[in-house]
Amino acid sequence: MHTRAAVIFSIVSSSDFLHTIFNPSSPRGSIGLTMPFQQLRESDDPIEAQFPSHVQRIEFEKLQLFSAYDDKYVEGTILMKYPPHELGTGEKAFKMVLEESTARQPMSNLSTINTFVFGKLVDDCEHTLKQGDKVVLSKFQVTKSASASKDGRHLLQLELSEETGAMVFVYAKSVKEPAAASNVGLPIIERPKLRMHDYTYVPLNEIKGGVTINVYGVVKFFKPPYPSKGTDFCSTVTIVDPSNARLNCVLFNGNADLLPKIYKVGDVVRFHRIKIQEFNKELQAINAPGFSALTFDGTPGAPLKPRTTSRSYQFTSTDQRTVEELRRWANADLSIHRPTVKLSEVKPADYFDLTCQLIAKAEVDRSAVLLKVWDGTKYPHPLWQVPVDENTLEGDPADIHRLCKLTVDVLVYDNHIGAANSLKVGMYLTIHNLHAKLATSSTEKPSSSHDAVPEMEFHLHGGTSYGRGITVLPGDCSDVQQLKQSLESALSADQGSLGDLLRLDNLNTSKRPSVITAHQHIRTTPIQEILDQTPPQKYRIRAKLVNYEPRALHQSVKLYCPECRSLQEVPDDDDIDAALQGLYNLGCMTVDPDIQSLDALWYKTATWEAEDERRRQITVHFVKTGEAPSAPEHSTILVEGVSLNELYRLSERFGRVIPTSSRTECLSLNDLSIPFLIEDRKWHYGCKNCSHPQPVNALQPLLQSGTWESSAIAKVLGVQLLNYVFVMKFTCDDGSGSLDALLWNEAERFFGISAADVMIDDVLQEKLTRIMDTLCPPRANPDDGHWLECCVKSYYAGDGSEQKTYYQIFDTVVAEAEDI
DNA sequence: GATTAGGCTTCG
Repeated sequence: MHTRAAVIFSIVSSSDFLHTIFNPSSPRGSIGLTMPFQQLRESDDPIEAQFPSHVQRIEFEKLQLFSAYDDKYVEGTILMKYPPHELGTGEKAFKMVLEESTARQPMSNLSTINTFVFGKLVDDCEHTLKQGDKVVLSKFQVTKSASASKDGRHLLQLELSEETGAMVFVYAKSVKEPAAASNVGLPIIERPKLRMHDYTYVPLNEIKGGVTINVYGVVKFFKPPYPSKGTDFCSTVTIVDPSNARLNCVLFNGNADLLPKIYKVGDVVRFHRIKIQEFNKELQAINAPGFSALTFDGTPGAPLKPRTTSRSYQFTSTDQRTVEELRRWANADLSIHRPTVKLSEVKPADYFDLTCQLIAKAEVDRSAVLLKVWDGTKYPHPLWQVPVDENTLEGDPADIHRLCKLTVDVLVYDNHIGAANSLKVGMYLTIHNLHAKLATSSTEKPSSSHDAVPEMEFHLHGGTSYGRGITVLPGDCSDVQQLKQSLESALSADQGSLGDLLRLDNLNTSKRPSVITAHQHIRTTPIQEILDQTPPQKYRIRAKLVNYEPRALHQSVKLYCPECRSLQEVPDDDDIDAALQGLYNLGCMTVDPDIQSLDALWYKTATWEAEDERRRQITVHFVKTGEAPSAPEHSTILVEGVSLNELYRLSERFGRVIPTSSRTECLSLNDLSIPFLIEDRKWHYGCKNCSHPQPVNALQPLLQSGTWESSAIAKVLGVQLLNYVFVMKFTCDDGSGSLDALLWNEAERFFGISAADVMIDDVLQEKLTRIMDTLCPPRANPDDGHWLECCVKSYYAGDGSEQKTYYQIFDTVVAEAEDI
């Protein structure tokens, strides 16, 4: 195999080298990773050129409710602009109609779209924007148009406020001010100033009907978002505040993500733009256009980090005080607090909220999904086990096995099936209003008919009464932090029995390649959780390898300098050939007879003419070793004037070949673009940055010591050896999420195969390919892949302003497979 | 301009 592919593409500083190899601007850096983020240029370019390249225009007709449009902008001409009006909240809003001049079907209802601008953004652009202006909008929110059936426009509408981080760009050519006239054709950027908008919040006891307002409150009751019978998701939330009033809120959105992210009773919410109306002689709230919600953990003193999908939001010191005050008030009020129930404390006939981790799931039939979950505590009495074919269980069999004593089977019915199906193994959940129920009739189960204690069943019944539903919790929320502690202590408490199981599992799988971490005692972390957290962190993951790059394995071998920590490509044959030819052209291949005689003390020299037309002279200096001449495969030769082919042939016959030249007054090494030593067919390179080549005479002391290892040769010749390393990108997926981790193997070995050996051994290359095919079967369903365990650390890297999160596999021993 | 749901336990 001609693996010596590619020129040196980069020698970079240690902190940046990992980043640089993924930088597509590097000539040879295309390992197939994502483009780095590009900054906005301050230039006279058209608007589209000012966005980072991944920000792209989206046509009106392609807008959808459920998508995030952070990386998209729309472009249109203002067809109509309505005067601004004041909402009950005191903020302004105005409506305009945009027409997409480039629409494919200009007359269709998709070519015009209603657009609403809220809050301080109104003041910023109300006077600048004119009918006929061409505008570009980004960071908008897409909601359903309430008037599409009447006005015949787009079924969706755009909403812009500082809460979406919205930006409005307008082409200046239609701006009439003289100052702007000189900038004809250039875009003026209108974006929200840093000026704060004064929001007012109405105490719940002062709420009146018919107005749109903002409120703060503590969640007294809620239904997590669920699909309504109409077209939207619905969430009902009852909030209370110290005024002792309560407000029922009915919130709809086509995108469940835009509904408040409430995890439990006691959470504090801030709603902007809810409309108060009367229903059943009571006031209720419904979300108004521009609705947005912030949700906070209700624990006093907890971080004031709101849960929201908004990119930006206003949150002042007054807001901070309000949240903290509500937290304190609610915590003193027992009626708001609900006790958390652990599995170990469950009583028959309880309805309770269970915060847990999903271990496995299976579709039982059309009306039920089985979830196997645990919370780290053990239910002390017999548990009902849902009979299910193990093959239909989604989840890691090893985990299912080893945690079987700690997991409970939950059956999820009817309208919750969709939510259950979208769950991924490893996720953290709260199952709201879970029903603990003793087995109905023991007569159906003869085996337990004499058992005094009937089995406990867990059901999430159909419907949404009492807030029944499933909430997925992010890894960083406080309840999950507590849960994780519980899970960890359960694991360590049960280590004896679990350890036995683990060992058994290892025996069963020892015939397959496995990736074993050096940190078996650390629990595994779901990938989604890792993605949610900020680096630097270290984790142990258990995931499937769904892809790796580069696919051509020889491309994964690089040269690494342990001194300056640079990484470079292995020179390919063409490069070496060219470098060798360059040496002849410099005319440095004529052997100086003086040097010959001078150095002849420690080597014998032979010269002959090559059979090419240039009558090139080839010189070989045979290094003398002791009295008896050693066999060629154990001897060292210094060669001059050789071609690449001759270098190959000589290196196959002689143990050590050192290419040299005598262009200077003493025999010396060549440029480090070619190997300085070929030892047992392994081509050794030196670092151009860190080497200080010495005359070849420096080898003489080795004659006495008799140590001819590559490291010793490198040392006396002043060469900093480059190590062969594997650099690969592993895409790991554990069901909860997927991450790209860099496998960078400083120890040079990977599945017991050294990177240096793989360069010269076809059998090893095939072996490695087979291993990778087993770990990540080509053309197979990703689910067929192999579970791996590895340690991953996250870190920030990047150039200057653009820092990105990267992941690297570390401390992971990649064990040799027995039968591969 | 306003459908969904408008808290209030399944029945497996």
